[in-house]
Amino acid sequence: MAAIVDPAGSAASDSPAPAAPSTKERILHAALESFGTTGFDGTSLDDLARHLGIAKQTILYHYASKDALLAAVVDHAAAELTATLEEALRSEELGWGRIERLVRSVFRLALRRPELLGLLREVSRPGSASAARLSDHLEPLVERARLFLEAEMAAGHLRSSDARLVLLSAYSTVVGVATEVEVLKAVGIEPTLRTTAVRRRELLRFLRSALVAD
Amino acid sequence: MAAIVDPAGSAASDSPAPAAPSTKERILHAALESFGTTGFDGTSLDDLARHLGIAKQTILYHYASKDALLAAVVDHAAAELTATLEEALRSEELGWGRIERLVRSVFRLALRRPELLGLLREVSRPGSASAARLSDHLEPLVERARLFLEAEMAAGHLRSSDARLVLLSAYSTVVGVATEVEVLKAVGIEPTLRTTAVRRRELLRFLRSALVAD
DNA sequence: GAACCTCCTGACCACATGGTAGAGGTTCGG
DNA sequence: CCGAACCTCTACCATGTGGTCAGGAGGTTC
Repeated sequence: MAAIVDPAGSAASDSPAPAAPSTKERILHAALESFGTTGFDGTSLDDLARHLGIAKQTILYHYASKDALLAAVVDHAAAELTATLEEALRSEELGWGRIERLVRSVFRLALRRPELLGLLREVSRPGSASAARLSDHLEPLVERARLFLEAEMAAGHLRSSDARLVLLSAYSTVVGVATEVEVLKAVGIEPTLRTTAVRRRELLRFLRSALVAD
Repeated sequence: MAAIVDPAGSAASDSPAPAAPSTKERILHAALESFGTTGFDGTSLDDLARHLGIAKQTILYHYASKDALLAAVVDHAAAELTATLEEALRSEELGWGRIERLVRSVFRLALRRPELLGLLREVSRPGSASAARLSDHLEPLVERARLFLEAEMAAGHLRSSDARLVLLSAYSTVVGVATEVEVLKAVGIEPTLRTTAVRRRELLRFLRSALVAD
């Protein structure tokens, strides 16, 4: 529908100049942060604007509505996620090594940008309208991962099992790591690098036991 | 949507009168359902009342405020959760068998009352005020589980590892099973009994590999 | 200097929200 | 029959919400 006119700012292709982010970008990032932690319903445009030190109407100038903003946020998050995974998948490594590399990169992301995975969790709520949008973005990636796993299984590099369910378990675990900080605290653990490393090791062990033929 | 009527089929209870639930109870259950799926912020008292066919003010008569309602819902959910776990823990079985029994009962719960685990997820959002309330309720249970695991480790029945992190992983998995239906669909799987069974098997395999000395 | 553009803002609006006040209505003991 | 506690309702309110409108500041073009 209302395709946001891309304001000439598509020049941000090559030079990684640390240029001051445009207002539009600042809004996007703040919204991602807030949607990913406080939730969509829990975030008001007024709060967002106040936090950014701008007028709410400025948000609505750049994004036609709150829903449009969410859509943009989802698009951005999907792109970022895809980039992370693509990078990890670039290696031509096969078998277990590739999986391990992938898991490590996602855990790094979970640690650095927990709100990004928080957004996943938020958006994938049952009945969410943006769920479809997100999965449209991620579907090819998932498909690719699935085909890779299945090919590896067929080739005998990995043990046969339901690739999609394995992916799902890995997903749950990583998102859990990023979003269940409160639970962590409740169990009496302060989230540290170490605990994350342990959980990563656990996931790897699980994947290994599920996928690697002994 | 209908059939809020709990079958009350707790296995070993002596035929409690299936009395029509009081308005207060109906409110509590509807709120649990809605908070656990649509979220707290996403649930308005008006919607809730309309859905129940009562006036909003009736809700506010029984529960002083929306927050008070949430508190009551959290209390109720914690009680239900505790009851489920307690029942599974009643057996004097030791070692792996007990763990397996526990996992099975929780999966059963995840299948039957996904909104209950959805509420967990909702409430354990970073910064949630009710997180503390929930963990107050569940803390003794967690502690008990931890001590059990550690004792079993010390006794050599289970392999040594960080009991709390194992618990956390199990938690993530189960809550994921209950709440990530949209993700499941996005990956191209319709949630069925079978997929749940597979994921339960996976969790058990993981726990086994983490806990059982080969 | 005028016309035009992009970016941003203050003033304002319709409406949904959580919450209050008060008026019945029902039930039950005295 | 009376009152009292309990429950539910209609009517209303203050505030916060997403969103509209008109316009201003700064720059570029002719």
